[in-house]
Amino acid sequence: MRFAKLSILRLFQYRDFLIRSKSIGIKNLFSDDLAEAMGTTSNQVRKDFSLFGLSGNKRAGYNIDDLLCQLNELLGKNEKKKVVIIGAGNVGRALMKYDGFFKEGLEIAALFDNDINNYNAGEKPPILPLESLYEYISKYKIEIGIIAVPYHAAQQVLDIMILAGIKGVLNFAPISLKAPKDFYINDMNLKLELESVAYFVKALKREQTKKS
Amino acid sequence: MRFAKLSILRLFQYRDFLIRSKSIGIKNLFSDDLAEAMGTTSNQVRKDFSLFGLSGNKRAGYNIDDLLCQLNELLGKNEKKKVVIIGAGNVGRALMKYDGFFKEGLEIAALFDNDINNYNAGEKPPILPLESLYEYISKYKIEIGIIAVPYHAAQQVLDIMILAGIKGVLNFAPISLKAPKDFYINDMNLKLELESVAYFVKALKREQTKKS
DNA sequence: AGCTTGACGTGAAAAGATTCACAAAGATTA
DNA sequence: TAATCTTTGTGAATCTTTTCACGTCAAGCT
Repeated sequence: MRFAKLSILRLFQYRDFLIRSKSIGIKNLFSDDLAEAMGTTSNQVRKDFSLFGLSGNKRAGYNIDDLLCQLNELLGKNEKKKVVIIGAGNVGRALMKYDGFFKEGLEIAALFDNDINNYNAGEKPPILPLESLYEYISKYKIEIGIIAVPYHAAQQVLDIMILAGIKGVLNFAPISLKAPKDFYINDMNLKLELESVAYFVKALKREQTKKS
Repeated sequence: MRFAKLSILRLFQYRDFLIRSKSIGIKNLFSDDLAEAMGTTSNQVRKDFSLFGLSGNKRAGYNIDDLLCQLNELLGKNEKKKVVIIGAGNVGRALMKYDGFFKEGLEIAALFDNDINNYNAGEKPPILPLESLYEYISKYKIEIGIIAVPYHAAQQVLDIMILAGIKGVLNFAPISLKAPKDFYINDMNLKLELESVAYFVKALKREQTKKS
């Protein structure tokens, strides 16, 4: 299955919501409930499930434990994934401390920076010199990375990562990076995202004045 | 125009690239060059332009100054947009210091937090008590906000923002927020994005072993 | 047990985004 | 100034995602 990318992203979100629901004692949910919580429609929820063979009960909706099992199977769960962050500036440090990552399956193994003042080998996730990046990745067989360096350094850093065995990155540098076909890049362009909010707000306003 | 959302996002990126190119002395570009830099195709570049009536020169490609003019017209530029950030934790503070925002058209006016230890009214962007959020937004007619609070507080904060006159937010809380139709929400779910990298990496690997 | 109800599952239709293919047109050259 | 050459601009085709419509089936009721 080469498409349905957006469905997959939603599956992750369904899972988060199910975990939260379970933690407050809920046992069953309808597609309507999921839709309501996720800001989508029950049709889409069921379609997403259908695409990946996730099933519930025709009359009683979805049993949370059961559905979580199926989702974990599909999305992978039990493997703890180690992640490295390149760049110990604002963004890198914020991500290092970001609670959301810790919880399930993800672990920040180390940060890397080229500024000697940032080094800190003794901390929880250590901050190491950039020169040791290649060795570290190879040694610990890390496959996932986060790029949080200035844009002019990003491609260079990525090249090292690729060489060392990383297979996919979350990229915060506001630039389009070059990588082989079998490498996965997820771009997070913060400025772009904020600018686009401003744009669509303006667009909404235009639309409204047009209506009236 | 209610669609072509993805085209619009790319237009913002084209603009960034054009600005960078201009700053190193380049005067003209072909759609091929833009495509190469953005990791897309020249067809898509031209289609994006075509959808919004941006035009170049049939033989000589695009004049950067000229194209930038057209893009600025379309995307809005000269108005400096003030933005508030709610939440002065890791994410909020990182965004406060994030270089990318400063440059063009965006300005972090203030942060808001409910922890008295974080208050700091005298700094460049001041960190103010959450109670003053409503007043501040109304007073300065802020329209754009960034939500960087824990997920259980997010909806509550958003409700205040909506009431106070904010029209769109960039939301870092990992939850789907409820807002009126004429309000724009751009969700940035960091955990989701990182998890999805892990997923697609695994998927790529599966695909490769299948091939061989 | 049979009937009713209401939610699931899914093929088909619609909407939206990307790719393709090529006519049209400006710059350059002779 | 005419021919050539290269790149733009865009309708049509294709691909992906979302929405719709409805058959199916399990639970609950009588």
